Amino acid sequence: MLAVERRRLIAESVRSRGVVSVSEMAETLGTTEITLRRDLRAMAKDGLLVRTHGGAVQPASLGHEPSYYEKSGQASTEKAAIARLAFGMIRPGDSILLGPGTTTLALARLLVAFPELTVVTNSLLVAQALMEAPRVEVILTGGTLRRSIHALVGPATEDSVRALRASQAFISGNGFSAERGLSTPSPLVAATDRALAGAAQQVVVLADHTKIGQETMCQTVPTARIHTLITDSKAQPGALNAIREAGVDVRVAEVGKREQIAGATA
Amino acid sequence: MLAVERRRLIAESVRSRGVVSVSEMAETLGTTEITLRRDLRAMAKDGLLVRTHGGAVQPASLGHEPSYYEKSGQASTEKAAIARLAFGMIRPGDSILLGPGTTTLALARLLVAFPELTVVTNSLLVAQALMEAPRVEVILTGGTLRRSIHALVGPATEDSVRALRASQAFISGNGFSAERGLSTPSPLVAATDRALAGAAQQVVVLADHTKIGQETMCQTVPTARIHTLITDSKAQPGALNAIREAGVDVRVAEVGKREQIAGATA
DNA sequence: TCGCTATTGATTGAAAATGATCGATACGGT
DNA sequence: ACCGTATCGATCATTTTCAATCAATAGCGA
Repeated sequence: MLAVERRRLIAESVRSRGVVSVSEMAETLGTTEITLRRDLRAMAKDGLLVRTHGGAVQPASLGHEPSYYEKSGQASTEKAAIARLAFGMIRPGDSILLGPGTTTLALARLLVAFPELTVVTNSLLVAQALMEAPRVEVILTGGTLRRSIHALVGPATEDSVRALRASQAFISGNGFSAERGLSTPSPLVAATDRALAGAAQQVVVLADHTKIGQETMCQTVPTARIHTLITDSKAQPGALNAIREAGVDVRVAEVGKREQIAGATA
Repeated sequence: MLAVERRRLIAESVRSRGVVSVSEMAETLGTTEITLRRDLRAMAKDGLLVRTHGGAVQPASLGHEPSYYEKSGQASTEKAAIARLAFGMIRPGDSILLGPGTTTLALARLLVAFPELTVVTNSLLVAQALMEAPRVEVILTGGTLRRSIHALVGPATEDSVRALRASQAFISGNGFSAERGLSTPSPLVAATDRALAGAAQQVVVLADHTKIGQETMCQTVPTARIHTLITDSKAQPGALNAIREAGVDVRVAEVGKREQIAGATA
């Protein structure tokens, strides 16, 4: 196992669980505690985690809750623009799938006044947002709660998604490139996203410019399976063109444009 | 278990419950009272809590979390007492089912520092409360969102519950009498509650005094299927006796009694 | 092939955390 | 006010974890 690989796993573990123990990680990674301590020491110097006796914890600066709301803060105007463009693709009477993520959450918030719609989601935040939408039928997939993203993942989620069929799936991720398609750091989340994509006739990826051209550990959906990408105008044109040439319908949301929304809601 | 992890659990517990006892925490965290005392002393020095005999309380400065306790509304002290009694029935390593309702929600809030537990629920509020419980694995059933009770119901919920088996189910309802058993106004909710009860070896009903002797439209679980009823001391003795004679183990929570928590040990 | 370097594993003494015992103290019931 | 019980604090022993130094291995270039 490569050192970078190991450290990425450590970082992932810290991010998802908040704490890691030296002995436990040494066992799961199949290495010695000495090496683990060295890794932790190096990562602590870079501020990725805080060393404690027997392990390490997430630095307070990116603790659980803050990280998520912080994330929803960054590039929020772009996310809102992307959500508005996606909103224009939804028709009354549709059944759609919404994955976890701040962008899909922004889309869910636009649906409060939608006339007739069925939404399947594995995100608790999306479900919560749609609590306010009286005419939207909300179906939550089952599954194991993953705290870091406020969503349900795992085999149970995949099973319940497999039983469904929707016209469109709106999903997100941590990176999107022409070669790797949509990707995310966690294998569990990746498998779940893949199931969501598999249940829809049309797969729409919502990804702001910070994700375009990025590649993270686990591929969730290959580019060939993705019909539409909605991103914002700050995305690298090069990466965008490569994606376009791979056969994806790329749409760029202009920050500030509102007319997409006019018809259905207001 | 890491020291930091332990202290974080203590902090969570203090924050959500307002008070912790040394003996109880030592039991649930699987450590000795000496260590707990040391933790409490250190945390008291940092102002995270105030030391008392046998435990610690929340510092006045951090006062009540907004709307945490008060929000439960009517009969909230009774509900809390019922929840504490139910808490004593849960053992580390258990798998339990939690239905929707404010009383089961109160129980969920007591579980923030529980050492090892799997909770299956169809209530979004319960899932949200357990977001703070890092050592509790939360499994949400799938299903259609019913807004009025913030819970998932319907055939999908029943299917996903059927695939599971738990040691105990803690469920609630709108009425409970010896003849009709547990009942609720909605057939959909009733069917879901019935599925929950069917997946557990032991069915525990949490019902405050306002529900005892009441009968509403749809029976969820017949009396014969219910092993234990936990209610409060304001319940009508007559109705309670009838239930007891029907073979249900009736336990009455005394408002204000806190040693029931220590009863988790006994 | 040789030697260099980076990474990993082992050993050891120090430090920290935990657990146990014991005398002192506070609380609750009578 | 009294006494029994439970809790507390302090000290010591034990276990675990840590950091530093040294040895071994693999990769790399000359």
